[in-house]
Amino acid sequence: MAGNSELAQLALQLREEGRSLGLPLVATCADISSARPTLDERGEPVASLFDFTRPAAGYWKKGDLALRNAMVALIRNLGDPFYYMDGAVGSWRPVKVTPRLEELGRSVNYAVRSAIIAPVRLPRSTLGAVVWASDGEGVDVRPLFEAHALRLHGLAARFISACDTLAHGAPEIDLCALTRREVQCLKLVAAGKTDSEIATILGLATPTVRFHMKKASAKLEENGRLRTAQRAIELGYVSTRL
Amino acid sequence: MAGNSELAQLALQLREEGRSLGLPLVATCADISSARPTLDERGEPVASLFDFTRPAAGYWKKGDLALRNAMVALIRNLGDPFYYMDGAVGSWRPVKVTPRLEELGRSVNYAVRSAIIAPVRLPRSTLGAVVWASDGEGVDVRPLFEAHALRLHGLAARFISACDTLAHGAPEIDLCALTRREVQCLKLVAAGKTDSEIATILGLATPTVRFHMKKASAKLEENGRLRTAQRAIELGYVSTRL
DNA sequence: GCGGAAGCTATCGGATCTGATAGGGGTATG
DNA sequence: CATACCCCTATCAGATCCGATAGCTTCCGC
Repeated sequence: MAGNSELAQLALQLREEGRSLGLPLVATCADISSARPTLDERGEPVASLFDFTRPAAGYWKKGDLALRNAMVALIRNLGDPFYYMDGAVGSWRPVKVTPRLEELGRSVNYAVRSAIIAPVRLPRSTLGAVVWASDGEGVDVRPLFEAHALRLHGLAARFISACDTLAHGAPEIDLCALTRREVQCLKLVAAGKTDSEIATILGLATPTVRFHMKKASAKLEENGRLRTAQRAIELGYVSTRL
Repeated sequence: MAGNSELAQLALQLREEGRSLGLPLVATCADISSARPTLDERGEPVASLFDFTRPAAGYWKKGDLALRNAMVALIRNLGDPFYYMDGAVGSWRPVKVTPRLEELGRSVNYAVRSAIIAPVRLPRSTLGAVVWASDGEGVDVRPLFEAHALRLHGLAARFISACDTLAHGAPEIDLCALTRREVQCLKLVAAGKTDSEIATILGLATPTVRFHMKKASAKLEENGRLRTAQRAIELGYVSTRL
């Protein structure tokens, strides 16, 4: 089952939380962009830390989890934890869903009827999640959500973060002091503007914009405007909204 | 001071947590890429919900918070909450810092001597944070961190998320079913590869790669390869690591 | 005053992306 | 068996980016 490593401890905690809430099926994913399972210290899938022998558990093993799934769409778009109950979705704040997605959520006969899901966003634009699901018949998760979502979210974040550190190691953190102008240019680049457009907006010549971008690329240690903009966004210098 | 809105309630909670831990100065930022202060329902800065009248509090008002700051560099790079104590930094896992940044952290004579900081990552690559700082003399935050970081992190996440929803509204969530090929192309594009490079890697013709990218752009409702790749990364289809 | 950094501008050619347009083959679902 | 969708390929011209290289002013701290 597990040793007594930190990861195993955290996994145990997740499992116990689920059991005590009547949501014994626990599924975790440290990076939904990757098909590879989350691994522990010994290189074994952390899934082995949980109970995946029950009938409904077969659902989680299907690769289909990764695509065309209403739940994953919600994970991709929501920051807060949320619950899922026979097609209905709720969170701390109202969740707006397109009719198409809602239809899909209702129509698909999931083996899982109710669940609490915690999306986890890590540095480097990594997206993970922890799902606590009921086994067989549904459970009214709304009161459970109200009472426990905050703690579950915290536990999920800590667990996924531990998995991530294990997989990728701790990065060396440096201070990259971007200039005001560099940040201005980066924001506009990230907005999809052309160098000449940016020049017009900022009242500069086009070569100047390129100059600033080159400086920014060097400081962020990236090549190409795409990578540079991406890194600036990851680090929070630039927002992608508006 | 505040009404009885949800945001005010959450802010009150943050403040009370800080007080009971001996970290009465609370600073929040819902988006570190923006200079604008976080606003509440009535369009007033949420800072008014906290106590910013103390001497040390002046520090937080300086715009310098946003640039050239060791603490912000940590917020940008860390997913877990962390503590800060006279230049020393710690978290649940070891934090690697370049000598340069460490030097900066020690040398700068912060008015704030000890603090617990919770970075918050939201959808759309938004980065926020909540800081609980001591007032005047330092506090040994290590035991406090061990005991309370998980809860503080959860509270911070919920508060910042509420601010964010308030500022930008709830997005309508849709399912965008990207194809396997489209995702493959997006991953390589996000890695900075050229269309022809991608074609070679995937064993395709260059026009085919462009075809898939165009499809992906349409599905993600973005224009240009930069925006498209960015959106795919945000939604967790693509990871930026390796 | 001098070094250093920010900020600004310019030119060049080659590599690359972009939009518009036009197909054909394969497979699943009704 | 028809429709839809994925997957693949092609061509064209124009817009855009990229690397290398060179020079300018201004402001700051030592």
